[in-house]
Amino acid sequence: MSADCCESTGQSHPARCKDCAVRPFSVCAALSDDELGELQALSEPTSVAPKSALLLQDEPVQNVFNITSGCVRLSKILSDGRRQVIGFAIAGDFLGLSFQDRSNFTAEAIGPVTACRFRKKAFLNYLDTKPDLVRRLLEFSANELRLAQEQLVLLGRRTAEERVASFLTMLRARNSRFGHQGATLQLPMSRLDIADYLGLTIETVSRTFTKMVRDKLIIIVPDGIRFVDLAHVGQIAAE
Amino acid sequence: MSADCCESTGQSHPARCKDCAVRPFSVCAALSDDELGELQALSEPTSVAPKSALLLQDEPVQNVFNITSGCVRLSKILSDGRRQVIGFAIAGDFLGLSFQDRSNFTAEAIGPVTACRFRKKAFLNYLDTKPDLVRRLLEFSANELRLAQEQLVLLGRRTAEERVASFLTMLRARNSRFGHQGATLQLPMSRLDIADYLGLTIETVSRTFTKMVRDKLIIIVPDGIRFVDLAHVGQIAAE
DNA sequence: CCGGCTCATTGATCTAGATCAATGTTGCAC
DNA sequence: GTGCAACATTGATCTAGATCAATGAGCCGG
Repeated sequence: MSADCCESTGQSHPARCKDCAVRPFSVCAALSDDELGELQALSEPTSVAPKSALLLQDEPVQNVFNITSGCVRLSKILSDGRRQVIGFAIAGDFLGLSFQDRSNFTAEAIGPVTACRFRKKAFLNYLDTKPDLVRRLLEFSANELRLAQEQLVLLGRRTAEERVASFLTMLRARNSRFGHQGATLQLPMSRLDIADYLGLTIETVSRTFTKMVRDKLIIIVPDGIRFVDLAHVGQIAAE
Repeated sequence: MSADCCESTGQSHPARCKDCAVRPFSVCAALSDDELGELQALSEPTSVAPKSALLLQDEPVQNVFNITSGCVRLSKILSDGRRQVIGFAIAGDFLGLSFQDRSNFTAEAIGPVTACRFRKKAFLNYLDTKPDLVRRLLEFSANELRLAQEQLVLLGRRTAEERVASFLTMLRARNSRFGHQGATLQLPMSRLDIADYLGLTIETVSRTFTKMVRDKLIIIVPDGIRFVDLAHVGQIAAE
């Protein structure tokens, strides 16, 4: 299986949470087998079609999600249309727990996505009875905060080439939890998504990829890239 | 009392947590009076001198802090010296709970700062016995994440003038919890701090302030600014 | 196999903000 | 009061990346 941010796990909707391939990486790992049964009763396995939304910016949050496969784009839009992609959620990530009535961002499936869906209210009620789950969510939230803070440095202080190199390195690192460690990196998102994530334009992203190819750092393959000089890419990303 | 991000509350080190002016805005609000006594036993009231550090990037985290007065600058530095300020912590904010051994950023007092200090280990142990406190920390973390995500949009997609206007508006909004709602806004941080927070240079920040003065949006006063056309500043900040 | 999508690349030019360089301003040590 | 150190402003110039404008390259649907 190729290294991919967002491909199907092939086990998206197991009969029971107990058998879920994503469990060890997700918030569910905080629960015992018995508790998992309780959670399962609240969960609704869901398939999300490409381009459809799980959450809409400024709209009430009805559901929260545990992503089990695929890649979800999180973005914020200004009223004049400028867009900032604030992240990509993949299998194991948890979506929607902001303690605000309305969502601060839009979450859209890039390709096919599967997720465990919970009614927000029911999930919050269950949360009140499970301190370990709250603790696990706190760790997830702190980790997301750490990633966002790294992204602040990237957007505030890094060059276009550093941004692209960081992006590729970061995606590869996130895939490693699924054992995808090859030199090939699938990029399920478009150049526009990458540009809006990195605070650049689509042209600058394209030119930067081209330059990295010219410099023999990567080669471009259908729907992704292949690392040629991973160490050097990592070095550009580190600074 | 003037509107200030970071002035002393005048009640920085009350004899007991029960009497702490900051309590309703801090994580401590999750605890009953009795529990507050337990927490107090773990806490060490601390004065931090201007320019000294509470946390150091990449260094082990020994303590966590509940800020009671003053303004703390949170920043990340790249190995070639480029700096990004990722936030300012003020009274009521909680610092250091990242669940990582080493700090992801440096936290330094800008002016005099007071804080309740806890040994990280002791605090984590106490946390395990107090689900309500974990829940409160989760809400704090989710809120910080929301702020960081707003900052991603600012750094990725906004113009210099929009960044400065947002900054002023945001500072004013944060002060509101302390009842500081006047037209005057104290700016305890330097132009360099502001520039590094907004992903700009010191010159661009200075020029943008000057332009806003010329446009009769603000006037510059010692250690701060005064809003002349608050509505218009807010409008620039909103877009 | 063609026509018309959408997405990506490449080139020419422009510009917001960076950089380089003085010049002001403030405050404090003596 | 004077001198100097830190911070802030202002001006001149430069440049990384944006914008404007074609041109490719896949990819269905018929």
